[in-house]
Amino acid sequence: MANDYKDTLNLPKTSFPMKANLAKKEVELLEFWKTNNIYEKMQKREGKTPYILHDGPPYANGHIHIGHALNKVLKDMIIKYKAMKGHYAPYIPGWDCHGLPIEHQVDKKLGSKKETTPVLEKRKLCREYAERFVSIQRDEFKRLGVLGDWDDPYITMNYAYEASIVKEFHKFVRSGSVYKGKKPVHWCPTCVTALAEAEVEHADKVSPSIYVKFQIVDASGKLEIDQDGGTYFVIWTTTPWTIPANMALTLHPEFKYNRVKTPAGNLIIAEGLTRECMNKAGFDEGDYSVSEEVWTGSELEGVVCKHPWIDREIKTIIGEHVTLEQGTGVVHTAPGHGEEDFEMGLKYGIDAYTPVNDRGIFTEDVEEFAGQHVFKVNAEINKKIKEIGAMLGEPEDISHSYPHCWRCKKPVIFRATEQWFISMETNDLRKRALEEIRKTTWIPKWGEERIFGMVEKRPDWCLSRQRTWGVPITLIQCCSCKEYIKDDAVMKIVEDEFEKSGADVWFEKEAEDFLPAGFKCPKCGAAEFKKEMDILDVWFDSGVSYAAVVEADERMTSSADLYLEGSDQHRGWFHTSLLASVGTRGKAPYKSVLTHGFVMAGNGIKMSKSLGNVIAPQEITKQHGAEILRLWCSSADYREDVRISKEIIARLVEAYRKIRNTCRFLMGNISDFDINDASLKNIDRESLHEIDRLAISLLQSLVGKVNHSYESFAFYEVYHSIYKFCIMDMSSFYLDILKDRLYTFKSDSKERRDAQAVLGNILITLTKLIAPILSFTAEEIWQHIPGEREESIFLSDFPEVKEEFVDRALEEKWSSISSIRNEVNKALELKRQEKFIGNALEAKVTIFTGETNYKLLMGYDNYLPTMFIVSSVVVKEIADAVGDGYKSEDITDLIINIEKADGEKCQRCWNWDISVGTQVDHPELCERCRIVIAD
RNA sequence: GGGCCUAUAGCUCAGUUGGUUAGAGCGCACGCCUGAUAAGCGUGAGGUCGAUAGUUCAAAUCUAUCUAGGCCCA
Repeated sequence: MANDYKDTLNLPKTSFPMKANLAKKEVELLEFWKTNNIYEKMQKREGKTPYILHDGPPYANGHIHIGHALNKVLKDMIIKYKAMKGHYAPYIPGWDCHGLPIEHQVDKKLGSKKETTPVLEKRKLCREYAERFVSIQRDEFKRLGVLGDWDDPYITMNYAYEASIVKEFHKFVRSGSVYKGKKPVHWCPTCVTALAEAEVEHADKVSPSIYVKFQIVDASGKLEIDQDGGTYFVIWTTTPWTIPANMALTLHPEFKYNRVKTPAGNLIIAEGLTRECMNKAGFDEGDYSVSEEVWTGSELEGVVCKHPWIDREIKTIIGEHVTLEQGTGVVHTAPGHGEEDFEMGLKYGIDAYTPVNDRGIFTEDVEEFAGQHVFKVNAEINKKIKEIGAMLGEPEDISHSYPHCWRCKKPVIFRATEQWFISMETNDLRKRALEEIRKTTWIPKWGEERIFGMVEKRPDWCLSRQRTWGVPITLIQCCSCKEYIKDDAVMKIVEDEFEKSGADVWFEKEAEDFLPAGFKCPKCGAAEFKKEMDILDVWFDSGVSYAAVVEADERMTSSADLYLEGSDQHRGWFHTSLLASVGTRGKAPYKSVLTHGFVMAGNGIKMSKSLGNVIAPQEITKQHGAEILRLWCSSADYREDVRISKEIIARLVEAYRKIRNTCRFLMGNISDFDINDASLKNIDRESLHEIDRLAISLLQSLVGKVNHSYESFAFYEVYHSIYKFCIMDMSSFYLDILKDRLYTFKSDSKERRDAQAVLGNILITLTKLIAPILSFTAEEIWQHIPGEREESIFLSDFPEVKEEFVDRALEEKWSSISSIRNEVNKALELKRQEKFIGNALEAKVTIFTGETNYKLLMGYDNYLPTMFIVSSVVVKEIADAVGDGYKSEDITDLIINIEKADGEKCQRCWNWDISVGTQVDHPELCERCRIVIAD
């Protein structure tokens, strides 16, 4: 008849489901946030301190991947936390829409028509393509529960944004930082176009390998030169056609160089490469001898040689990029045909001489070979070098990796072309940017060194791209004197036109349309002009978002507190935003910069299609819900690379259930309680049972810890603290102990009501603490808690520590009790293994212990059975210990005896008690229960 | 090849200024309960602290080198 009494218990009751069914529930909650304009309501500005997190725009191409999800969820957690803390924290998402990858996708679709498609038509297709992915990604981000102004994001191809780009570019033009210079780029002579790095494929190619002598004409006293046989530096190359463009010889500053006496003269070659070089030259041992003289590269700097056949002075210079892997340790340097060579040229002020036109044909500059294609002229050049005796040995065909055009698959060349740059030195851009880096807070700290090093060493910012899809470099050139117009009135017209009609206007109208009527070149007075047709580097687009969004958008205030992106953006957005802002505003666009690592597969290796270890956010959302993905974002220390795998997800699903069930249990036990009484204002701390005071104190400690962790963006600490609180402080301790009181006491007794007040307070507090992370679940719980309160959890205040409810001494005292409780559990477990008891309530516990613990435990004499969840506890001095009880290993002087509890099992509360059987009319009940049901 | 970074149980994280036998939770194993039940409770087994060398009375912690991995360059 036990079940008769079950109905007299106050068992948990709640409509909050144990099973989350997140995939479905989340969609409903998204709808709730949308229809009730929760995000908008969070953005009330009056009297609030702004907290501006400026969104870095993802590229509008493809679906979102797990890295995007991590980035957006981290931002969302910060926005929600800051808003709940009482800040005005708007979130305006953005997209980066111009640029090569989109243009390529469009080109691919156009196929053979791409050559004949007019520029404006292609730009329209690119715009449509970007629009489509903005829309797709927007839906995918929203699905993650990220709240923001999704209806009005910033989009770099919006007319207003395009106009902002031009305005910021003009600021650089006015300040004199923009100049036209040369830079070697990958160039496809077949397609007659510059290629971006991404358009270059590496494939094997056969090239002639040759060794060439450069005769020293003036050693500048660095070494003695043999007047008869001559003294030469020897270079090695696989691109003989670049020899006409040779401008210098580069030596490594620390390598050692020897003079080798050979039938072909005295040759200067790096130590260690002599034998191979001699071998290739056809000299056997004995044919040559290495002299004892040794110079480092540095010691040979500035030696003057002459070009093998062209009347040109060639000097030796010093570069760290020289290697001993192949060749002679002396590097043929043609600044017009190589990246490193070009940089050496910049350093030494050597011209990037490029006597090759856009079709790969030598210009008139190269007398003997003018009109010939560089790839077909190698043999002739080799013949020439041989004829004049400058070649060592014979040309030898070798196969090596060489860049090819990804469209026509033909080899490409490096060719210096005219490009627009922003100077790092004019107006002290580099110096000021470095100063601003020092003033910014970088989280983690190493980010500062990383970006500092990059800005310190970077070359001038190359702005031009020979492309179609982007914002044009809005400069107009005089056809007659080639001067570029830098007139304020002209810039203003251009800016206005862009504001009105977008960047397309540059391609729709003629140069004259952007000039005031009757405009004449200020320099030469001519009246014919043409437009610059290069477009701007897309990094300039996103780099000026500070001006286009943070400053210009009324939803923002004029400064950003935080930029938050992946660590690759030290080179990308953090970097270009800094240069753009320092160049035009003189200061960094951000106060602090937070970076996260990349998402790796479970074994720490990066995800790739070919390895088949890619985990898509859509997959997780579909299978487990976005909430699990959000929990994952919070659980890992994202300052370094984070991992995701099936196992990690499985662990998080478990953790989620635990947190959810803890909240469900709390909810179930306050179903008959007025939640308003759960406010700390209405709780009389002094009249509470000690364990209830402890629970509130533990909660306050959690609130303190969690606040601190959110402030430092350490979400994994939030996660661990909350999870641990649910498991250790609540589920296995407080809640387990409390069940007896909640279930068996009279429903409206003070003891039970007190417990409910504490549980209610814990529930509301905990729900708020998890809200920035487990947004869906927190809102769902919020809707299930009865009573009047804010419409959405995100409109409620974030919990602050109430110092008067913190009791460290109490926490410490109970920590000791807890250790004794653990020992009791061990003793019980031993008896359970022996099948002596099953449920711990079948046991009577006798504790023999020393003075300190004796006093401690005697203070709780009557409460000990409840605390240990056994039927009775007797505490005695250690000196009185009898029998073969369990002796604690961790606590000195602690012996625990387990016996069968006295009396019988009460059919209502399941405690064993001697009063069972003595109660009139209720022979199966203990006295306590009989009294409860009597009323 | 260069710059920056990471490495503690199967997983996620703690480990203060170097100081007893390196911690927690989850997972796993075993058991209890059946009044949080596709739940709850208990106990237990898991680690050469990436490797090596050094500094020190003492190193997960400091130094160097190496290995593996990541981001950005070349």
